[in-house]
Amino acid sequence: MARYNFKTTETKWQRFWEERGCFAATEDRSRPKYYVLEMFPYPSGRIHMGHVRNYTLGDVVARYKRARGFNVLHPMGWDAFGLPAENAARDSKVHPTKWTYDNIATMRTELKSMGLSLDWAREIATCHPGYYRHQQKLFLDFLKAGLVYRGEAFVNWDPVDHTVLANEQVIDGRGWRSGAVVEKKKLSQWFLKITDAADDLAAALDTLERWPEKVRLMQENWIGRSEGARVNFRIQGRSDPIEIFTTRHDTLFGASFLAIAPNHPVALELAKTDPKLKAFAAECARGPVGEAALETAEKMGYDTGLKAIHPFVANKTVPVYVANFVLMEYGTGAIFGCPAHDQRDLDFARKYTLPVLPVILPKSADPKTFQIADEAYVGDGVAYNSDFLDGLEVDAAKSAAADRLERDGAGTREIMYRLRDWLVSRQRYWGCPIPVVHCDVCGIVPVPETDLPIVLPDDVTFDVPGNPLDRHPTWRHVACPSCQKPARRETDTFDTFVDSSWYFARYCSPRSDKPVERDAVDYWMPVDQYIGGVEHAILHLLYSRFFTRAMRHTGHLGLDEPFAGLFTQGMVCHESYRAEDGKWLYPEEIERRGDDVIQTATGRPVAVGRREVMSKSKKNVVAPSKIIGTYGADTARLFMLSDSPPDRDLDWSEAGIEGAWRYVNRLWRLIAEAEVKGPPSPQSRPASLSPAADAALRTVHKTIHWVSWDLDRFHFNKAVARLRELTNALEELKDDDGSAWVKAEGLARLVQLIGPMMPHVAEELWQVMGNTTSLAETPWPAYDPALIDEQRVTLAIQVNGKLRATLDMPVDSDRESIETEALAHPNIAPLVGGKPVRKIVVVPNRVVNVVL
RNA sequence: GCCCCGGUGGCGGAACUGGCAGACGCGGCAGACUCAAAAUCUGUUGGUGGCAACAUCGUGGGGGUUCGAGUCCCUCCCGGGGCACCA
Repeated sequence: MARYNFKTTETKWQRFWEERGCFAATEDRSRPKYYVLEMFPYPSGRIHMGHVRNYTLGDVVARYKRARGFNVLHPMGWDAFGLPAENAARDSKVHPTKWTYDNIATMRTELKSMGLSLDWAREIATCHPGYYRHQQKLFLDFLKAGLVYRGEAFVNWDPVDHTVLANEQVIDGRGWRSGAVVEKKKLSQWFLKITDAADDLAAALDTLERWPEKVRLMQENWIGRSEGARVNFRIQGRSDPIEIFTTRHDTLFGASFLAIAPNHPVALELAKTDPKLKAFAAECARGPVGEAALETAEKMGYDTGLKAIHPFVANKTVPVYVANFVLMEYGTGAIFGCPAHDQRDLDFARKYTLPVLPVILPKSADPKTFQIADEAYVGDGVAYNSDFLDGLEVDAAKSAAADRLERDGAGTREIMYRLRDWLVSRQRYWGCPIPVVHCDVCGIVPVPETDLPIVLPDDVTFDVPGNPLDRHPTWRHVACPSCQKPARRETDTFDTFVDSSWYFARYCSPRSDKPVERDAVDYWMPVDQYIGGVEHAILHLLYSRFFTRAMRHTGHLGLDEPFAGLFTQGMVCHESYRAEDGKWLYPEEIERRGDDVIQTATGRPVAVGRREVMSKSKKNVVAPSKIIGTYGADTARLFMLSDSPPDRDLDWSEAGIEGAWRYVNRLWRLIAEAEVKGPPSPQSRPASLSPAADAALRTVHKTIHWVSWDLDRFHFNKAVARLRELTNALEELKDDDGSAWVKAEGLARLVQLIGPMMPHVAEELWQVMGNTTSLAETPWPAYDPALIDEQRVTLAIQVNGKLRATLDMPVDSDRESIETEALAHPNIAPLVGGKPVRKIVVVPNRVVNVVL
């Protein structure tokens, strides 16, 4: 038997699986279904190690569940719209369509070389009209259902990418892709009403039991639900009140000012006749941009001269300021300031010498002496200085204050969200066209469904910035569907996050002439296990949860939550290297000489940076195609699963991949070169087994049990460790009673258990062992519960809590014999001597502690 | 500043509900095979002391609960992530 040839073997089985259609999924109501999905890739050109990790994890789950009898759906596709295609078109004169489909072709080949158990017949690409026409249909349905609106608002404008961005796509005041400082522009844009679902999106997080706590928390923070009250402050000399939002209506008696946003309607009105205010507002608008500036930005205010009348105290008034720290976008754009119990208000009050009246008394404080110095008191306590609220705890005081406001018609209870509506229009070419027409007579007219899809024109150029659709000579000119007069097509396209908000549903019936077939989605959805990076914790996952609700609302789906289980994998890291001139070097450009690291080309020393996420800019990347070409897919997959728990970052190392490679070959030698056949028939099992063979057989069954346990819990690194232990145990078996039978049995089970991780070599070994069915179609092995239970255990014997000896005893030995044996142990007896034993703690099958 | 999650040998990491810390792998050391190397195999590998059996220290620091703490409680330090004029 020759050495293992991964190249021919991997190709052989990939072809076998494909020709047999092993992974083609069909609805089969006689079996439980299991939908495994990994986040689909953006076709950037080549797959990277992050993809290899992501898809390996998903494939292990898919193959394991399939072996366990589930009807598995495991599809793949392409998140194919997006700006990089346009940048490539501009820079290299390749059309986005060609660029994208070429990349898809390359990446599909690379993915196929990994041996993933995918149903490729369901492949979709979001840039294909066969996909996006249905997205246009969904949009029209949403429009009809009132889930979409066109609104004018201050939006985030990215001056580099020449498009607007959603709030979620602005990080620290910069565009998430371009890194450019975003500008606030007032534009007319398309929005999806995600805020209508805010309450439900927040509340339903509790039902997502198989989601990481961290992700649920991030979403909760992002939605930012806060319970409070709207309060109207009447203004002396004006008919209209100023409405504020607060969560601390219990501290209303401590109010010492009102503050409104510089672009609050009242501020804008006053600014018309007050040049100083106008100048102040202009300064605020320019304001500090960027993270650091915001942090230290001083609280600034401008006294409007208006006096607001306290809602509870008719003869009390407070000044109204315009303040730079009040945001028009949140709440009502106006607040009341209670300096004693809010740090920001306190800073402001100190600056403008406004009164600071404490109205909440900490539990142990004395009302006569309690004072506010430099720090506001934001904790719990009891209301005082507060008339009818006096003596009430914070929560009770809030409730009482809200009751009074509602009774007096001065305010209402209100729940506010940080979440804003989802801005979905983008001024870009390479996206799904928004199917509406602008008519001077009829206004905004939806495109009739019979006209779908609205297809992107091919003849576009990218030599000037901006949206090519806007300057296309003919595409945008169209007759109004309603009045037939000349009108203009919408030239904005959808945010690509719209594309990825329903692809998981499309996979259920990928070629349907409707967006989804109810039969198919009702069978397959929800996704049982979704796997991807944490970086999508908010954007993609929140949008998808909303979209699913919207699709239910419009009758396309019958459920609210698309992903029943979510797993977020860690990233793949590597050291980075820098030459003396500061330029980054690829790992293959360096070599190690003893403890030194040098640049191969120059022989000069290299600065080794810390391990961080692989990125092209730092060149600390390893190409999957190279690794698969050198070691094969199984080795790459095994390495991805070994050592690091999948939710943590993984350090890529040459030594690690070598270790995985050695294991593949070791398995091969152990089975193929030794010509072991198996599994042997149960009838051929020898009547007597040597103690070693018996122990090994027990290890086999325990391993089946624990590997299954680990795979169910995503503990892949532990499963690998257990399989290596089994390998060691079987390898050590000598030629005594029954060991040949146990070895054949054990190795066959080992091959089955490792199948989901290293499917090619496992299939090959399974065949070499004489099996005629493929492993992909073989059920998961079962263990014999009788062989799982230990018969003897090693007890730890402690004296005063310190380990002094161990004791081998039958399982469930009685307390008395354990105590007797322990005290008689040669290591223990001298330590106890004649001293009186205070007590003996016996934990069954674990430990004996002799306390002196 | 607030909210999460981490901190265990030279390294990645094990340790189910408090019960033999360091499974498994990487790396190291010694040896076998070899003209030699690679590959492979065998042994060994937390620190300190000892020829040894063994002793002793040891899970970021300090304190506590317990017969017994990597695990529970308090407190501090360090690393990573999220949020941040959100009223």
